[in-house]
Amino acid sequence: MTTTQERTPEQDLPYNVFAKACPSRGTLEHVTGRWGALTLGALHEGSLRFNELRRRVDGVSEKMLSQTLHALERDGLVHREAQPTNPPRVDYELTPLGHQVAERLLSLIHFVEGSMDDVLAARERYDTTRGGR
Amino acid sequence: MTTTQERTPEQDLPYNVFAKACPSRGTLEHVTGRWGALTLGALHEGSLRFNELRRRVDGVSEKMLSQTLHALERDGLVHREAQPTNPPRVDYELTPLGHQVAERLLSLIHFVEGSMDDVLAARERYDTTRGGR
DNA sequence: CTGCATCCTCGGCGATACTG
DNA sequence: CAGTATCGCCGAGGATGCAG
Repeated sequence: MTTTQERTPEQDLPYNVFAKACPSRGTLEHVTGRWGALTLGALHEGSLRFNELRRRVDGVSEKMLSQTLHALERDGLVHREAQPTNPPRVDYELTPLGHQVAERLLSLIHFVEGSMDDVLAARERYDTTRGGR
Repeated sequence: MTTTQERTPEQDLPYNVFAKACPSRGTLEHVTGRWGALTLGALHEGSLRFNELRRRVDGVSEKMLSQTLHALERDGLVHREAQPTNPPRVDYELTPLGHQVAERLLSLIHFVEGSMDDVLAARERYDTTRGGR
């Protein structure tokens, strides 16, 4: 198959997210996914416990957070530290790799936040031009 | 409203993705979404036509690409240029804002691609440790 | 408090067909 | 080629309940 030999100017790497079957696409989705991005972002400040995290990531359900954390832990981006105390206490923190990912993610997040005025203006223009349809 | 006054250490901005109702969260999802990220990434190299784009973003359906492009255009990240020729020709290209977003996105994408060996190793370890369950 | 498992719904998304 | 409209599936994801 020449599928990985398409027309990707900047690629010498064995992994390519633009290829459907590449495993990197799955990881990218864990990272950029709805809850993945926010979870990594929240954890970048320091380790947090499950429910602390749940508060920080406003709107996430228990199930989704749990699921997200598992995926990130499996990918080696998050470290889970369970302490056998009572009541149980579990801390989640980024691995070094996770921190590097989170940095890039936060750069994007902050940029988007800082651009919202432009985005909102663009939307208005778009909606108005098209007659609100 | 005091909703934006929670406990966000690094925030002085009016927008905060960690807040459920903040419009920035929607935009972030357009940008980091499954097809949004790849579309912006592909467009960063230069303008592309609809079906060219479809080829570059391997696996995207016509409908999803169309939908994705509309969302990004509405947010002011992509510019659509239709030429009334026959056969019809439509070019998509990033706006300046779109380029800035794409840069950050690509930084993340490339990092993830470059880390896949580590990620895959971590997965193996995770799966093995847990007895493949 | 930290986690699973189960149920159920809603909408993302692909396939197909049609228009300009 | 560049889209839009419609249908239908399947899986993401929320609500609830139970265990350690």
